[in-house]
Amino acid sequence: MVSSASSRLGYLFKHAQQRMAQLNAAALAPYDINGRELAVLLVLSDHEPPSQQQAADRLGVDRTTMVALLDALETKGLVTRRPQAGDRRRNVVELTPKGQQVLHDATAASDQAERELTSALTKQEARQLRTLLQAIVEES
Amino acid sequence: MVSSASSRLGYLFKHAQQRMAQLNAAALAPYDINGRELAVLLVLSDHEPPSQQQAADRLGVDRTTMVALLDALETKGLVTRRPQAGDRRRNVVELTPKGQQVLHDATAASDQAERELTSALTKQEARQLRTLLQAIVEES
DNA sequence: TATTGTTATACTCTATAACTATA
DNA sequence: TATAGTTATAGAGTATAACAATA
Repeated sequence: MVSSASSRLGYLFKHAQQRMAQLNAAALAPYDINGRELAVLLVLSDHEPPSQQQAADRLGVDRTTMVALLDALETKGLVTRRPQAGDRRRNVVELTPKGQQVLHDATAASDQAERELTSALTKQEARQLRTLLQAIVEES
Repeated sequence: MVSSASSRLGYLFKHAQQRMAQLNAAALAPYDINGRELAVLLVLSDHEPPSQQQAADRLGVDRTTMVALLDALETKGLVTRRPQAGDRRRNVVELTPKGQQVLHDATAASDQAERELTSALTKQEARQLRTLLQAIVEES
């Protein structure tokens, strides 16, 4: 049915992601973070301040991967770690005021990068692309 | 505007690709190839047999990456390399009969994996997803 | 001089296993 | 015993630099 490499979903997802990463890198450079780090900041701001493990689960990465991500963000002064009151095995991770500011500004910059990526689409098409992707991803 | 990590395009592309890779791995296991190798076979069958560099360009990878990919496919007896008649710096890469058979069968298996990935979508939605992704990727 | 394929090397992202401190 | 965070390590996947053969 589908007979060219460039129309396979695997190829399309991969190259779309690479292009998004490039645009994000350019847009986020002024804030000294990358797209993955912005995703971490977003996870930390989503609901209650999560433990490292909860943050890792929400992002779909291993807890050992989260350690290095948070090390970098902590060094930059964007997040803090402190033992949870009731269970001192856990670290509660929170955004610093600077982290909240960077999150706000960087999200706006990344929104612009997303608009660049979808500049060949109408607004409605861009919305539907996001909706269709969410339907695929949330199922797993 | 968009305020959760799981609704960012970067996150969605990445996780969609990971899920596609998982489904492809399961579907292609009987043919002893992975999704990347299937993409190479597809590129080789697209038009005229290309040189390694042309194949790499079409797939969007470096020529040094293509060397290892073709080494594996050649070991499995799916492709052959021979110097091009007019320019012996180049290797013409072609599918063997076995490579053509594997391409045919593996493509059918991967088509099924793609249908699994998009099982939450209508056929029309799945078609549009592919169309929208192509619009984004082909632009780069 | 420039290009193609190759090799050596290094870098990024990621996960597994083992350690520690806490529970 | 089990869990959260950490560290060491290893495996993909990838690109850059340097080399040989050819143009």
